[in-house]
Amino acid sequence: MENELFKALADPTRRAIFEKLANGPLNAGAVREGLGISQPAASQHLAALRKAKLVREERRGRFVQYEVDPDGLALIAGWLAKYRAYWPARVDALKALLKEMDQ
Amino acid sequence: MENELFKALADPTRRAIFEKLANGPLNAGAVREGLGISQPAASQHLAALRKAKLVREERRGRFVQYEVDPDGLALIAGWLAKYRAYWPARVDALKALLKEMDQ
DNA sequence: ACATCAAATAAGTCTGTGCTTATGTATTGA
DNA sequence: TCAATACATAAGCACAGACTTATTTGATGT
Repeated sequence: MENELFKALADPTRRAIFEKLANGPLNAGAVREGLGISQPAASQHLAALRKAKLVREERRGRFVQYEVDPDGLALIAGWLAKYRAYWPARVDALKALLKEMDQ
Repeated sequence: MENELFKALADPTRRAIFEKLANGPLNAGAVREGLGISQPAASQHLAALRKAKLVREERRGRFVQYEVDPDGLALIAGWLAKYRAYWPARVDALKALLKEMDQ
């Protein structure tokens, strides 16, 4: 489960798909655009992301809309939290990042 | 770089090694214990974790001590922060934590 | 210098996985 | 009902990567 999550993120194409979906929901076909892969390849990547709870699907007639599933992100946040003892060294960098994101 | 990070975490044995090191520094030999893998396998995993900035090494005579490198964790935190729109409650918790650390 | 020990690297094998083309499954509208 | 569209699944191929044994590198102590 945690394994599916990290395995899903290990592939750069899947991370690219995830980032696209983070900007808003897309149909499976739209996800594929600009990635230079076949339709089945995109479908397989989406299946892997679904298994990892990083995205979820929603039928819209003939189309299938995909969107970010917060569950996967929460799992990563949970994993990361286990090691927060090691964060202090990087607190400043993190703060800068969060501040930057506020704008 | 971000790729090395997620690829490193995609392997369960490497995550196990990382968790062991999160409890405190260990020599390469000690890392291997209980994992049921050969010495070279452990060495290769440690090399992958090093490349991902998840661990760092320190020569101690004939031994090499490994410990968690906060850089890798910070990279994950940074990646995760990009998607904070999908987990508002948790980012607030992180911000609170950072604020708390200021004192 | 040499034997010993810790760890890294080399080389080869075998499994996993990301891709492709071909085909199947839903859903829509004529 | 039938053709067209959107996506998923099947099957096979080629490469990546996790393991092994064998060897090399580096450090210590006699």
